[in-house]
Amino acid sequence: MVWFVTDRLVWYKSSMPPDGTKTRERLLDAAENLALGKGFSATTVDQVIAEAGSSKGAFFHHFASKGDLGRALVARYAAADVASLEHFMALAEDVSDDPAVQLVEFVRSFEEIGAEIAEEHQSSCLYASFVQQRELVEDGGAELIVDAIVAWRRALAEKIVAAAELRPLAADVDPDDLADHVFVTFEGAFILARATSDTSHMRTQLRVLRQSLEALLGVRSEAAPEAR
Amino acid sequence: MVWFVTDRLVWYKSSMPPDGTKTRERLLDAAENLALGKGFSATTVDQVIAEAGSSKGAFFHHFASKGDLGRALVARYAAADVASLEHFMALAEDVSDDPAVQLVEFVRSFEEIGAEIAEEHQSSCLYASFVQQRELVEDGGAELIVDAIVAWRRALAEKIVAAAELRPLAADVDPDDLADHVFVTFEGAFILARATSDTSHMRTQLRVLRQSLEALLGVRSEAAPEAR
DNA sequence: TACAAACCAGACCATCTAGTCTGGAACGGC
DNA sequence: GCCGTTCCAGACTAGATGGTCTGGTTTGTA
Repeated sequence: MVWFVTDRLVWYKSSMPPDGTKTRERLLDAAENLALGKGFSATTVDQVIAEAGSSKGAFFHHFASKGDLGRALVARYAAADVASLEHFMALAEDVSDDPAVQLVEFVRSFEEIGAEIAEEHQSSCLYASFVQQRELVEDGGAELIVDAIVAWRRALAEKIVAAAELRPLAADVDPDDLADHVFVTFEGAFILARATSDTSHMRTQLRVLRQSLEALLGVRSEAAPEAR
Repeated sequence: MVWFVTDRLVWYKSSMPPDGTKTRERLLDAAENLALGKGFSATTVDQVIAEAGSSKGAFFHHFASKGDLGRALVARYAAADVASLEHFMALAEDVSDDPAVQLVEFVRSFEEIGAEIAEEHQSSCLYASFVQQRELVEDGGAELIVDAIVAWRRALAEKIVAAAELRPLAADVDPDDLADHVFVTFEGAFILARATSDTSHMRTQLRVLRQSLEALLGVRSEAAPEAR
C-alpha cells in the first residue's frame, strides 16, 4: 500500500537529506521500484545500484546485506502506509460525525484515486511480495507488516463498532473481520489488476467494497457524495 | 487457488502414470510446494530436484528450462482451479434453484473448508506468486491465469445477473465487479492469512464475503444453512 | 587548517544457479 | 534377442550474485 505522498508524509520522504535526495533514499526508492515490479527476491543488488546510479560500496555502506535492505524497505513502506491511513481517515472525519459515513467516505477517497494508486505501485504491493519471503518473515520483518495490518484493523473496527451503536448491523458481521476485509480487498484488487494488466479494477473493487459496507452498515449511498 | 482434489480432478493428478507417481508429476508437486512456500523465483531447480528426489537429468528431460516448469505449473494449477470452481458450483446448484442462493451456497462451501485450504496451500496462491514474475507474464504465461479469472467471473456473474431478475439488487452494483470480488477476496485473504500466520482468516473473510453477497443480493441468511 | 569519521567508487572473490553433456538403464516393438 | 527411443543419473561449465576490500573523497569539527 503506501500510495500517496500526503502532506504528513513529506517529512518522511525528505527527512534527513538537507538538499538533494540522499543516497540511502535513492537506493530505497530504486529497490522499491524494482521489488514492486518483479518481486524482491528477483531483484539483484546490482540492479538496485544501477537504478539508483550508485555503487557497490555505497550500497553496503548503508545496508549490511540484501535482507537488511528488505527490512528497511518494508519499514518505510509500512510507515507510509499507516500515515496514509491516518491521513485519509482524518479527511473522512471532516465530512461527517457519523462513523458509518466516515468509513464509507474513507473508502470512497481511495476509490477515487484507485487507478492512480495501482499505476504508481505497478499494480502491486510490497506486503504481498514480502510475505512470500520466508527468511524475512522468520527474521522479524513480518512484524512490521502485521503492525500495519493491525493499525488498519483497529482504526476501521473502531468506526464499525461505533456505527453499530447508531444503526443495527445487517446480519451478525464481526467488526474486526469486516475491518480486515478492507485490507483484503486492497491486496486482492492489486493482484487482479496486475494479472489482468488493468488498473481500473482497483477502483471498481473498492467500489464494490464501499457498496458492501453501505449495505452492511445500513448507510444510504447518497449520504455523503461531496459533503453537500 | 486449486485447493482440493475433487473427483473430477483425479483424472488430472493421475493422468499419464500407469503405476506410481511419474517423475514429471513429482517434480511439479515439489515445485508447487516450494513455490507456494517461498515464491517461484526464490526456489532453485536444485531444490526442486532434491524435494522430488530426482536428478538434474530428469528435470531437464521433462522441462526445457525453469521458466518452462513455471508455465507447466500455472497451467496445472489453473486447470485444477477451474475444475474446483465447476465442482463446487455444481454442488451449490443441487441445493437450490435460486441463483442467489446458489451463489451464497457456493461461497459457503469454500468458507467451511477455508482453514484447510489455507493450510494445504501454505496460505499462499500461485497466482499471486507468478503475477510478480514479469518475464513469465510477458511470455504468455499470464493468459492461463487470466483465463482462470475470467472463468470465475463468468460463472459468478451469470448467477448474479440471474439473481437480479428475481430480486432487485441493492444499489447499482456491477455484476462483473461483484463476481470479481469473490476472486479478490480469496487472494486478499491468502495474503492476510500468510502475513498474520493465521489460517482462520480464510474462513472469516469468506464469511464476510458471503454476508456482503447476502446483503447486496437480498438473500436471507437462513435460506440454505444445510440444505434442510 | 588539520584530522577523524562518514561516505562512496569499483575491482575482486566465493559461491550459487541455470543449463549442458556424456553415459547408461528401462522399455517397447518386432 | 536386437534396437531404437524414452527416461534418468550426475559430473561439469559459464555466468550471475551477494558480499568484501582497498583506496579515495567529502564532511563535520576543533
